Amino acid sequence: MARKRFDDSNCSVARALNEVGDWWSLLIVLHAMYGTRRFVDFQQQLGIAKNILCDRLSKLVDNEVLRKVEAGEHGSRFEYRLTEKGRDLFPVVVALRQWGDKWNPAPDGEQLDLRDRATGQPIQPVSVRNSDGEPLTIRDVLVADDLKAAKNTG
Amino acid sequence: MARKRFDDSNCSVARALNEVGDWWSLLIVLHAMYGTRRFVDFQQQLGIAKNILCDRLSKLVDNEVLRKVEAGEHGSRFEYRLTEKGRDLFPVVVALRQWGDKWNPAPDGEQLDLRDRATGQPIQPVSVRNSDGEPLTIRDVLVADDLKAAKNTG
DNA sequence: CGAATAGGGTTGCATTATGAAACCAATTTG
DNA sequence: CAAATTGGTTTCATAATGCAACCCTATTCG
Repeated sequence: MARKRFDDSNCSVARALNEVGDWWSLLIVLHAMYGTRRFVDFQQQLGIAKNILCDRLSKLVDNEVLRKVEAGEHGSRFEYRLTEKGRDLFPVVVALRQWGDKWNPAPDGEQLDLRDRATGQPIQPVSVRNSDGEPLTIRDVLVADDLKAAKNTG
Repeated sequence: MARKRFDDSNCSVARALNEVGDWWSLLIVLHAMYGTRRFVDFQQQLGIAKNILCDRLSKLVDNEVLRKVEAGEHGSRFEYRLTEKGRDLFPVVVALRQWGDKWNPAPDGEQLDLRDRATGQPIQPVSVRNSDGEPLTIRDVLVADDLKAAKNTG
């Protein structure tokens, strides 16, 4: 039957996955972050079917992750550019990429090489930090959100 | 035709999405982080079909994100627990959750409430940082990885 | 100008994944 | 022992995916 949707889930991770949680959407966002803007370039770089790319781009536009901008003088040529909401996925993409590099390194050992434009130095691993800036593991935090509350009270 | 796979992609994000990039896997990891360990609990909390849950759990075990542990005395009762690789997805999940809370807040305004167990203080937003610990936006970094190299030299 | 090409998109169709429910075997619980 | 739990497989209808083939509108090339 229908793939389950999470539009009205009370879990924000589920709602987030509803927008960028399929195979292609996050890769499209990734390539947009690398500078890709044109339909044809997305298609060639990702090796994605055109109808699926159409579908994903329009959904990303609907969800305000991308916006569609006329690029040609007379219309009929467009660019898809990240919105602030889309750019805000930067930590997600970088964290996922670092995880992939760490646990599923490429055969050739190719790693993420993101550098501070100002200093040329590599960036740090993305981590969860407390209010003092100290890195925290999952064991160092407590969850006091709706899910936990539901489990305790229900 | 077949859903496209990225096992041997030279992009680590694609390889990462191959392991946790479907609708359910990351939600399973999320609930595992909240403490869920049993098949039935995952099923009830996620509202997932049993066959799909079987499939996802075994794939996550194959990919060493979870490990399957005998919980009953005589077998036939199991727990699925996060490995170090699985726990290492913590920043990804938290970043995604914060993004969801920021841009698609729940109708009731429910937010992520993760706190430092030691101090009780809320955690910081996950961000990308340079070697000095300063937060960086996507405009502050340069990408010097394989994809960019391929675009420059190709 | 006319033809070819490129960009963006839609349509058909075969293949695959998904979800609900039924069914199963082993193990607890009462 | 009977009934319920747990973890899992099977069956089947439906939805999503990928490929190829078209379509339409510019733009470029001869």
